[in-house]
Amino acid sequence: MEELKIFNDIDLADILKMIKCFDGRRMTYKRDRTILSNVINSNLVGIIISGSANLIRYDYNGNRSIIESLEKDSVFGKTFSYLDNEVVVVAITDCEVLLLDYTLLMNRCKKNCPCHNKLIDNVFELLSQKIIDLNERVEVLSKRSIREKVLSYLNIVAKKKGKKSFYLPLTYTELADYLSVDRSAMMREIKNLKDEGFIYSNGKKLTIKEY
Amino acid sequence: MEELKIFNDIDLADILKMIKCFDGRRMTYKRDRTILSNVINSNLVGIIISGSANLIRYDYNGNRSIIESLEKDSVFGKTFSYLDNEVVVVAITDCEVLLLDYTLLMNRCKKNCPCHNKLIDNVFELLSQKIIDLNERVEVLSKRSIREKVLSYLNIVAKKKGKKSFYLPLTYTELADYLSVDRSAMMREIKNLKDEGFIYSNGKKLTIKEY
DNA sequence: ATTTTCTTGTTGCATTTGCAACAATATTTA
DNA sequence: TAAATATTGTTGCAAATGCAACAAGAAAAT
Repeated sequence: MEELKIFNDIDLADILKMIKCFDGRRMTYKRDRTILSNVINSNLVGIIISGSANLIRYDYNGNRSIIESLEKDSVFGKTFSYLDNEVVVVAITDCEVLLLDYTLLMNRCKKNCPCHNKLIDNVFELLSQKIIDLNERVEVLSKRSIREKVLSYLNIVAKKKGKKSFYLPLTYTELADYLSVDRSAMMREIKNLKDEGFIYSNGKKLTIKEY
Repeated sequence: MEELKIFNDIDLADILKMIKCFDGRRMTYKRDRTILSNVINSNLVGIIISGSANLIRYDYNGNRSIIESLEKDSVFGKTFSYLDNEVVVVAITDCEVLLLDYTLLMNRCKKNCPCHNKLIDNVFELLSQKIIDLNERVEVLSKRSIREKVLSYLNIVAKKKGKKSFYLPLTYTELADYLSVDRSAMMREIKNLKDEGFIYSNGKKLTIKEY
């Protein structure tokens, strides 16, 4: 628990105290289980402890779009979501989640504990990170061709992993969803990129040659 | 100044005190002027007081993408930006901006003034709103055709304005940039939507018939 | 261990989109 | 007010993309 970013620089005693204070519950969910439905109307803040989940929206004609990929340290909930209907958080691997009460978390009591202030600062950091991630997604999506979307995405992954060679953190099917393009068209374009020598790939292992 | 969301529920005396405390400067910029270049390496937080600006990125082959449209109350700066190079904030109308020192703003001093806590809460609210806006943009961009992108965007605007009839808040050229599609292709699709009776439009005045 | 389900890899074809180019309006600047 | 600049509205055409469909391989479930 103490290795979660939200509890960065806070000692265990304070962490436990605050979890109690904010009505915290540590929950476990199996793969494909719904962690939180009706995200907008809940009064919860969730933090992923382990595993991964997706924030998913189903639009009027049943298409799913992955709004966000949530992993360890990701924060989700009420304020952090969405104007529209049908937003659901679904576990994509078995995962553990800490659920806190939003109101209790945000309103500092008269005691004004330093650890609470620190906690808020940490949440702030996490939100900033989320904004960066969303901007990243916007950058990728705003590329005008599949080729550019793929390259843009791969370069972001490479930058994060710190090397030009890595394993895709998503299945190709999920990647197509993330890029919001047709999967077969994406596969075709990845093949072109291979044939033209821009990337090397073997299954999910990828190497970027140049950009 | 006191009507800015960041100063919500804080009295003027405290506002002025804090602005001094955080090394605040109220700046004015003419249309098309650069408000902040090299956003990532600055240590500033900016709040738009009036007018509007764009957070713009120029990619390697010179295409501009509008990362964010900033209006009154929008927060921008360091943490709220971007991993990549060449991010610039540009005034799109004459505008006023409050610049604050990021470090001073975020680190509460020993005095632990209530107004400072409140200010942080307000920034938090604004960041949450920004996340919502970004998710909105992602929703629009993740639509697979120009038609759906346009409809999705128009419906969001209609929802915000609370009516099916409204004036486009962007030029068509800017809208094409926002949707990340070719302008002429977008115009053609808007014409199709008109011909098929989904929307009515006369210049920048638009009415959504159905969805 | 075997069936079932999901993912990957491919292709032909119809449709959509981007590009280039230009005229007609608006809007801004001098 | 005239000239300069930017936006809107259009089109033909080439290129990119989505769709449908299917086979092969991998992973999960029984």
